[in-house]
Amino acid sequence: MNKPSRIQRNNRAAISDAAMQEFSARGYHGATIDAIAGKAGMSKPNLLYYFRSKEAIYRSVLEQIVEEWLSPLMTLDAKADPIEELRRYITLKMQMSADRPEASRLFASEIIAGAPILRDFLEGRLKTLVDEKATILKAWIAEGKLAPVDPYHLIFTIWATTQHYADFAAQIDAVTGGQPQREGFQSQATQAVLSIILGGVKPRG
Amino acid sequence: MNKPSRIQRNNRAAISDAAMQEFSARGYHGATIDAIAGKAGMSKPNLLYYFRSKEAIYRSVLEQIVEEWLSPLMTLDAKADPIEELRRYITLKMQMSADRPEASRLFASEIIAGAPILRDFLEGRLKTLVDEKATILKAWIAEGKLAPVDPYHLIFTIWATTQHYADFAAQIDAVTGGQPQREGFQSQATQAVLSIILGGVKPRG
DNA sequence: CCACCCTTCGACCAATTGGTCAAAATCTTG
DNA sequence: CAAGATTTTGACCAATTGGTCGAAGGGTGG
Repeated sequence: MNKPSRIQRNNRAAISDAAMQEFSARGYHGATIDAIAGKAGMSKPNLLYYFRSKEAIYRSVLEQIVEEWLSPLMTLDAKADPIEELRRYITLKMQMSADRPEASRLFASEIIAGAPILRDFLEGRLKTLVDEKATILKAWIAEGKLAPVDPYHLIFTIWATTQHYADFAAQIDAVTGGQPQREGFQSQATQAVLSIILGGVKPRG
Repeated sequence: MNKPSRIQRNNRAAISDAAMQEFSARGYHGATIDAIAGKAGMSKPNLLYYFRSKEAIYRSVLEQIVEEWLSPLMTLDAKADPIEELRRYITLKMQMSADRPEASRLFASEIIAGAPILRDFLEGRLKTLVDEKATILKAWIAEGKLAPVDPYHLIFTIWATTQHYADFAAQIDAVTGGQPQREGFQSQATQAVLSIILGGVKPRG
């Protein structure tokens, strides 16, 4: 296996970008190799020269997303201040939803479909990581630094809320009359989410 | 237009049920008329005798969902106790996620895809209703009965969190090692969500 | 029991689409 | 610059699938 040439890296990257958009907007079955190739600026057979099959592209894109997905949670630090750590984590996830909404939506589609490709990842690396961080949360609660809340449900609540701004962007856009386009919406949303969730986990005096 | 016969009602209902499952599990493009017809216990041409096209089935199923979707929010009562009203609303939405997860997932798929069919509904009836309820929330905040939180983001947070348990069931199942199957999971989840969100909106003494 | 209408379906069609192949074009390197 | 390797594509194939059609089956009122 030789190292990939510049042209290989470029083309694979272009295909990945195009595939992310197509899969995210139309779903696995709705996306076509032709459309992805077109968006990536090449012919269909040429795309299939770089990826064995449609499913291979899909797997490849999902793999990238999964890596981005894990990293923010990994940095949750047991030794730091609990509320500040959660604030940082929530802010980071809100940022990711704003910056790469298609990635979030593609991930969501895969899970909604029953995670046929990602099941192993979810039951393996992700579960391990969540178990680990749940232990940290439990310790914080035991020390009285967080209100007593099931740590798994707290994590789910954070995921749900932050990813909602990417996954349901169409709904938010419609209901607010296009607010997300306005300057400042992102930080307002983050403030509101922080206020609700952090308010809900701060220990009551 | 005559009133539908018993056989018409039965078949239409069977088709709707089957379509809900198929569309929810495989997405619009992944579902096939053949599979829906099979699950509904009839042949493809027979199904097309009851619904003009694939899209007609899809629209019909979405319409049903939309009605179920609106009703819980409509009952939010300005005269009742704010915290109790929110508790009731959240509990009801958690119940719906547990009872009809496929409906929630199908709705989510449609929104993720950019709401091509539901855009009018979102910008119309839903926006009107949300605006109305946001006004109630604002009044509660002005009276000091709720912490000062943007009412739209509060509603989004509730939707996000409650629907997450249906939409991301595969992920929750994998990460918790099958907890959702266990007796009591549903009420634990509801308790945790109530505790976080209500804790986050109770005015601080 | 007949005539009519509603229901059901086998056979078929056309369009889409994932994937193959061999040949042409382009690039790299000695 | 020549030779080999890499990249690109037009033409094509087979399977899937949304949808049509005409004929057969079945229930019902007269």
